[in-house]
Amino acid sequence: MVVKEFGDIFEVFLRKESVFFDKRVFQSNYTPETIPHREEQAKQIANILAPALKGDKPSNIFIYGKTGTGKTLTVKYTTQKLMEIAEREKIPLKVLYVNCKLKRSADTEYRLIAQLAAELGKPLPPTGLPTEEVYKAFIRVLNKNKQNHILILDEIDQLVNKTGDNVLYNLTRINEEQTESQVSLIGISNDVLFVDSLDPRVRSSLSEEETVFPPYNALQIQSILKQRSELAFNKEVLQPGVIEKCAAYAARDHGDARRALELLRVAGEIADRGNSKKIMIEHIDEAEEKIDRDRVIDIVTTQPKQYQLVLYSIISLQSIRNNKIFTGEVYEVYKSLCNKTKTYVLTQRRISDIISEFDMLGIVNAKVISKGRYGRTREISIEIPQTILPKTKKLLEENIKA
DNA sequence: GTCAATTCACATGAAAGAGACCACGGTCTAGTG
DNA sequence: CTAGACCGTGGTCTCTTTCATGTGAATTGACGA
Repeated sequence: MVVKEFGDIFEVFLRKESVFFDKRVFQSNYTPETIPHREEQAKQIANILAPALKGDKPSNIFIYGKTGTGKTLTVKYTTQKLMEIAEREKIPLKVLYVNCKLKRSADTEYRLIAQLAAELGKPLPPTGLPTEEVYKAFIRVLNKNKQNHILILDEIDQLVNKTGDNVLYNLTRINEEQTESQVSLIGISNDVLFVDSLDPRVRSSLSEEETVFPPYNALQIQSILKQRSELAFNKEVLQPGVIEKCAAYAARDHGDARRALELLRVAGEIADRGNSKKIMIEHIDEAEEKIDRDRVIDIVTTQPKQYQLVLYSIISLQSIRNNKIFTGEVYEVYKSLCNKTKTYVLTQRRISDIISEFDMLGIVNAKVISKGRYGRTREISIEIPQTILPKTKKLLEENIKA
């Protein structure tokens, strides 16, 4: 019985018409043939990197711009083109790309260097060695290769925030210590103010060249969406106005093209599931809500237990009080909750940090205010949309009990 | 009424500890010739 | 004699605690008009 049903599901799925022609176009690692509205930046980067083809060391580049402005894509694209030529001409050159934000991969000094060494063909244990050893190993492979290296450090601000800037200092200094191979750095950051927080020595050597990626405006996002959707969807699938609406959503918060593409993709999936042959404007609204919902639920359920307890405290406080909540109150509720569930109680100091982490995640809004004589605290309110709140609360309840 | 001092309730920082990982080198053990 | 099991040491990483210091405006209280 069950098997038969399953068979049906697959059968139906196979026969079903989809609005998608090639879904891969929407994957985040997809590199299109051309990158609209970024010709300027691509050219600039190419010019800076070009000396590498003659065996010289290109200047270090620092790139910044908000999320979803095509930084990573453009850099990957240009370096890819560069490599094609280098390979054809047999020029020794190597491009290494590392995303510093990926947990457990490159978000500490040790792991970053280990990751780089691994990319060069020298895998290192994930922990256990002195950091100095890792540097030595890295430099050894570097020297063995005897070629120019271009090092792309994506989301570099995350790394520096966590571990300080002496990683970058060490990396920029590698060239001085050895002459067999040269290393150029490309730093990519979402945070525009990031450079200012760096040590002046690091700053001057890291940003020998700078490139800014401005946000896309609504029209540019539209043309990006059009370009992709022609490849991704079957013909005549898009109802007029859909792209415009998508673009408008994305342009509303700082021109994030990635968000716009995701919105369009999810809208397509919803249309598919509803057996609609076209993507309607309503699907966009639905998609936006689904993305919100998935994000919240994902964050909430993957959080450690202590975090869930804190969040639950905040939510239940808000449902009684309906507005401003303060750290102290959250802590009180949290403590009694811990007693009830027989959980180890953390200090208020830690809870304070946890709350501000939720703030960073966009789950709550926590603003530091001063109540004058009555002290200084965070004013907390929940940012979870009303429609999802009950479900979130229930999920938390289940998780806490377990 | 005005103004500076006080005071509250935390925020924010720094340092350090606990416990989970892990690599490495040395020692012990058992199996092999 | 040698491979593998089994320590102890020393390292990283994450999550916390402890201790210390900072802070913005309502309140207080002294002062002068």
